[in-house]
Amino acid sequence: MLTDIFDTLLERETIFLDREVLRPTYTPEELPHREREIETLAQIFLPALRGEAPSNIFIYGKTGTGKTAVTKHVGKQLMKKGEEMNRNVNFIYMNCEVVDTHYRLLQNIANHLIDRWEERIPFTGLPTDEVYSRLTKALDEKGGVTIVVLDEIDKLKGDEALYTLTRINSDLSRAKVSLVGISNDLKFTEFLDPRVKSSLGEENMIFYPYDARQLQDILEHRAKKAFRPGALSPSVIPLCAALAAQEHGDARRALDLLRVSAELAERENATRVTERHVRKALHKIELDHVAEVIKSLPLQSKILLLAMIKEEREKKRQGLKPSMTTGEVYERYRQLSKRLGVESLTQRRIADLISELDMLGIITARVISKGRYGRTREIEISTSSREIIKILQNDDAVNPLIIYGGKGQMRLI
DNA sequence: AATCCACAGGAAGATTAGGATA
DNA sequence: TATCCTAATCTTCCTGTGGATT
Repeated sequence: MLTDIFDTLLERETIFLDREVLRPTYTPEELPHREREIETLAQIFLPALRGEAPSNIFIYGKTGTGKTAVTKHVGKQLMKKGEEMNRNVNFIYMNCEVVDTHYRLLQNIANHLIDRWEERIPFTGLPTDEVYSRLTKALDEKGGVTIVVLDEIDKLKGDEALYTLTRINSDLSRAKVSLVGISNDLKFTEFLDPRVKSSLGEENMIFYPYDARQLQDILEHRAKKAFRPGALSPSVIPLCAALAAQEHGDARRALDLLRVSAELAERENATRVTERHVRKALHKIELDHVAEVIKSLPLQSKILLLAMIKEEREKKRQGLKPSMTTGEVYERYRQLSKRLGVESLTQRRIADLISELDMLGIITARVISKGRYGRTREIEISTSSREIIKILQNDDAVNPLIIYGGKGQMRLI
């Protein structure tokens, strides 16, 4: 019986209670160690409850410092209070990575305010200033105070969208708009239109990274909801917190690490998550990350990477050090690209691509001098070449260069 | 001390791709 | 739809250089 299958599977569910709690999309009820930020933001929003427009705010902070969570949290509370007090307060959240053009921004804000389906603004077809006048009309009909949050504001293309929004209040008679800009790029405002800059930056907030101790609290907090009691061995949370704090104090990273650790444990049918799972998870996350990077590399860099692997293997076969020079790699690269029927780039360009791969951390390349025998870079592959090949095997543009050598071995050419 | 290898890496111009604009 | 603009790529040409060898 089908139900029996699921019963036994559910029976085996010994680790998670609710894994959603650990996902990045989850907005928690409480935000430990952000009490001060919450209060400051609430102070700034407060005038909205008296029907006045709050100052525009600009919020900075690295990823995973709670900017979005705090803003959404305070916004939610504000809406709640507004309802209680019978005040007309709107709170609109928008992620500029998704909504990244002038038109789409205005359109989306307007559609948040328009209830009737037939009046909604289509995502194409209207001139931008028509969308703007419909937006002002919608705002005025709604009245009251509207707070618009622009998350990842640095992803917005062009700054006329911001310019329009910062001066929208002068075209409104009954309503008021306040803006909240969120960015993880501190330099973002530097090359912004000065008028926008001063108007948006009426208030500034900075979110500092969490330290290990704080991350630990956050993890414990979430773990209570996410896991069955006793599913974690005691050292797991401190370890996750310490590892994430070493990076950038990124809470998202810490939560990811915890979730992946638990998923690995679950997959092994283990009854509890141990330190070993965390180490494994760290490795897996790292690997997934480089896999993403390698997949998104331009074709020429992929060929170059395979050329390096081939050269490295050749070196090893001859019992030499697995490091190579620019010239050697370039020769291999010429061979491989010819075999693929792809135009080869010049050595100058390849030298730059080598630097890029170095910066991405896939290889290490440092300049050395071999005296009489010239100056070059010493290149070493710092990611498992077996993993790289595994990834590129699924890439139709370069996998003609990879052949199966039996026993799970992959050979090149 | 002088030489010279095998490139590094800067400058400038050409080519290309994507996006905005008329 | 044509064309114009811009940013990213890529080439060509170049000067510079650490240190083993002579």
